[in-house]
Amino acid sequence: MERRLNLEDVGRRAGVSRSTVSRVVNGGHVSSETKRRVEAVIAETGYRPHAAARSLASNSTGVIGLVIPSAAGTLFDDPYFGRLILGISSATNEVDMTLALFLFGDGPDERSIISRVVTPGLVDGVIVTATTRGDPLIDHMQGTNMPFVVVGRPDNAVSTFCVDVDNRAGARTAALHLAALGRSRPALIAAPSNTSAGIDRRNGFLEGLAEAGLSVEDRIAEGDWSQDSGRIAMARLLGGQPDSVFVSSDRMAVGALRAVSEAGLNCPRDISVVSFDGIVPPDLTTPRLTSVVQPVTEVGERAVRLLTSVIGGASTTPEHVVFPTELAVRESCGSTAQARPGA
Amino acid sequence: MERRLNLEDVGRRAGVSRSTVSRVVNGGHVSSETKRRVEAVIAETGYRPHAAARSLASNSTGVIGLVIPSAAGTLFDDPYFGRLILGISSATNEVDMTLALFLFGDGPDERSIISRVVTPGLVDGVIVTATTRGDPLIDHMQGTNMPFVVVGRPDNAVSTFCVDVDNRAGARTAALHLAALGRSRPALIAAPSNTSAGIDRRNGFLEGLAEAGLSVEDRIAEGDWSQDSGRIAMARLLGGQPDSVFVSSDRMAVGALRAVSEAGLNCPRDISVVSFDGIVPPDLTTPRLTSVVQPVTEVGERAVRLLTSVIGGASTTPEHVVFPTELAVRESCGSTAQARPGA
DNA sequence: CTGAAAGCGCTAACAT
DNA sequence: ATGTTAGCGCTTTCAG
Repeated sequence: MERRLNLEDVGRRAGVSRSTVSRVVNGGHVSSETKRRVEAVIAETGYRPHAAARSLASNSTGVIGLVIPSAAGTLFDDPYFGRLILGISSATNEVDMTLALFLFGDGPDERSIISRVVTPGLVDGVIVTATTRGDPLIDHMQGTNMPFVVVGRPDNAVSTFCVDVDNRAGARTAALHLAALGRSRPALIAAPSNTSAGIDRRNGFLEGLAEAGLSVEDRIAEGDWSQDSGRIAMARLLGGQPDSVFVSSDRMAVGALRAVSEAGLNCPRDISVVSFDGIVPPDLTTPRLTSVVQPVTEVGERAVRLLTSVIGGASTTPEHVVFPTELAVRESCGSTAQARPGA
Repeated sequence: MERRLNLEDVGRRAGVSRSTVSRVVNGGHVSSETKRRVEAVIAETGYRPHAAARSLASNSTGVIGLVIPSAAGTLFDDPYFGRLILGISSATNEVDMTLALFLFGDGPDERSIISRVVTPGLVDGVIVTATTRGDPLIDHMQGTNMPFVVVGRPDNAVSTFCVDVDNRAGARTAALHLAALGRSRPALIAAPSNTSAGIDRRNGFLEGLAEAGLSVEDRIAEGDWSQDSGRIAMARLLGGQPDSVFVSSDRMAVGALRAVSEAGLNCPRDISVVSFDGIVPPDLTTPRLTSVVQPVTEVGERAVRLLTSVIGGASTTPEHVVFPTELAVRESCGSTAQARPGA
């Protein structure tokens, strides 16, 4: 197989030096005549610069890593990560960078993969998501000088760049909505309390309830994000005769809805449900789910933009971007109102 | 910020040359005494080899690309891709390689992304999936000397490495099962006919029907993989009074089930449904879906193993790996049998 | 505006 | 078993 073309070869064919070719490739200053000639050679030869060589010389790889720890099998059953990846991918495409995906469960090789992420000369920076409280990954990243931003709200948020949605405000809105509907025995299906989203949604909901003079008392359960955990939690909660429930994620809400109908009850008549995510297609459930919508794709895009600015040195002091959520009112809450902005 | 450590530095501290350090890092022959000393220095300094430098010198990057064209927003609503990525990711982790993800819709930048995939020195090889018939991507790949394997069955399969599931045999089994159940007015909700899976499942089903002396006549519709398209197709098909239907994917089947109940009919009593994928959690639907299960994760793992062997030059003549499927019998088909092997 | 030359950090002959 | 040397293909001063 014939040797790959390099800058030197292209230069020779165009009658210029390799530096000149490099300049036309990278948009340096070149006379328009030379430029034309060089570009012609590039077009006819199909020359493409060698990525590794370029990375080595320029000390920049053009790839950003996306790290998702504890990628349990169930991870991708939730549309959340797909959407996030879509947002991140489209943003990296836009800035002409490549996306490297680091998924790992907690096998024995976890450490080795973590260290692969910070291998010099592999990626320019990384986006970390789906971390849990006290996740060693973030501490580890802080110990390196690899630029990174986290999607979510890490423990020590003050010292890291991060982009998140306002889980707390969104959940508070849900509580207020339920209260406004006249429901007085609210229940809560929380998300794992070792995640920032789980904590914030729980606190926000309780806060909203308190403002309305309500309380969950013992009508509270915790799911693990899975649909089935939502069903189980709801089944248990039903014993407390709630007239409404805030479920911390759409997927768990689908399970909760199922538990409600399995118990022979009707949603929204007997029990009003509001969930969080706005990610399950409305028509998938009966009744259609009222949900606090979070802009997942935008979060992903923003994370990339923030990261590139950190990499470029433009952003230097830790910055937090927080996206607002929006309450999409549908039938499951028992309101007759149409979907409308909120929160 | 202090300069990064390189091989030379480590060598100096250990009192050896850089080649010796390189040897201990890469497992060459080194006396155990020197090896110990060098490893100590590496451990205490936290030295990590520079990926780009290594790629350049060794002409191998250690990253494999996963290309998913036409990554329409809906792509990730189907658990299929998540599972596939999981399988591919775990296999790349195992062989200590990195996964680069190339997702693209058909924006104007499609071409530029395609060409990024074959950038020299970026990835060692790529896995291509979700292609459609006549997809220019595969032709383009064949025009380069980038190793690649396709997940699915491309047009010109004879000249490419690929791994697929036996869609045809799986669909045939579904037909036979319906026939064995005594259903005589079968219907078909096909998947897009510009995909190999869509074509194979359709043909396999019709083939099985023919063997059983049955026919769909005009009870045939085509969906676009989405749940809603399944619902719409089913609603239309109901006019032909089918007593059974084979839906080419689980997600479309969920929609179909919905259409059945919206029409006031009962599944499986009035209509028996069998679908393909085995990817939707059984408890998500009522009744639970009888489905032809395909081993998505294994397909992903096998694809990277095949690719690495192509990259390594071990596999040189186009090879096709085809996984069998298995019919999981549940309630939606109206059989009382338990889940069992099939296909 | 263009060319020459010096690396980037590593691997891989080739010596010893 | 270990050191020496020559690149890998590119970017980037530095001259001119």
